[in-house]
Amino acid sequence: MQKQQSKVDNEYFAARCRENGLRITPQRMAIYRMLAGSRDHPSADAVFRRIREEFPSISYDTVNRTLLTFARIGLAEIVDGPGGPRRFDLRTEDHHHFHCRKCGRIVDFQSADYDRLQIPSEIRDRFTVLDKKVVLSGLCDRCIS
Amino acid sequence: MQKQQSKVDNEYFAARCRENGLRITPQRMAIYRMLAGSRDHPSADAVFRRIREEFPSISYDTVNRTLLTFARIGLAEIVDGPGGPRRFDLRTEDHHHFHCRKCGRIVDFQSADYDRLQIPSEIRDRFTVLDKKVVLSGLCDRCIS
DNA sequence: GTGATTGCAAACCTTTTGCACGCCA
DNA sequence: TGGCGTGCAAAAGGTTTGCAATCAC
Repeated sequence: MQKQQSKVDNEYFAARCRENGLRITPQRMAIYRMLAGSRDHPSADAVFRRIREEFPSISYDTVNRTLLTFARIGLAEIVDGPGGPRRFDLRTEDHHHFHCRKCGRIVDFQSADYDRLQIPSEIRDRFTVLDKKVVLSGLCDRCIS
Repeated sequence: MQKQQSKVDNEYFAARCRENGLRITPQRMAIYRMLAGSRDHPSADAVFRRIREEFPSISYDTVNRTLLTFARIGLAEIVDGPGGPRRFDLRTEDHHHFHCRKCGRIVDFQSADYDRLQIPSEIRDRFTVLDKKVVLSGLCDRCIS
């Protein structure tokens, strides 16, 4: 019984695959649905272990390679974190992160103020900026001892 | 010939060690100085390779463990990035990051506007926020093809 | 002196690669 | 049918751990 979020959008998924010349396979669909139903920025391994319950023949590789492919075509994003395993998220509307230094949990939040931030011209003139995110870090409620 | 930044501050280093019950060893001093002289958020391996030129007997472990120790006592910080090797930086005044998605380069910049950002109450009430950073990502000048 | 720190080596975990088979378009 | 995608297995890369010897205090 998967907790599904309303984010799942098979049309959108299929369109993105087609426009990038990617075939629509059962593995890719399962991985997309699993990501859409996860709120916790899972690693490739976490996605693999969850998917295997409903798709036992899938391999870790396929999961990992598919997640990288999704990131490459902009369907998913690689979440910034303090090293360690790469973690993934579905690319969605603007959101920001709070990151717990102790347990590694990442919590999303929205902020209209943060969304309105301008890019400094020093950066805008030199680089192509594709994303803007505020990252707060500290200790989460579970970790304050 | 090391390019040293003015950040090196042996007094500060020694004080931080002492107040945390850490001994001041030649290895730790060399690692601190190397970090202070690096502008590029090096990984443990990068610090190790650079230090070995002037301190050939040092081991990778010592470098890695020392960097983690520095991060724990707040002398250095672990830089957020898209997975892969952990990267370190000296903890300094407020600064923000631009991160190149292609080559992984991380460029620091300052912004008074960004420094003035408030923490949303939704987060401030639940968590202990220790740091706040704006992370821009995209393509750097060298990678725009 | 003595307990923290180091260096070494092995273990561990995650990611990447090469290849043959199978399946989607 | 053709070629992309998958699964498997091995390699590579980075981090962590246990332990004996060493060094800072």
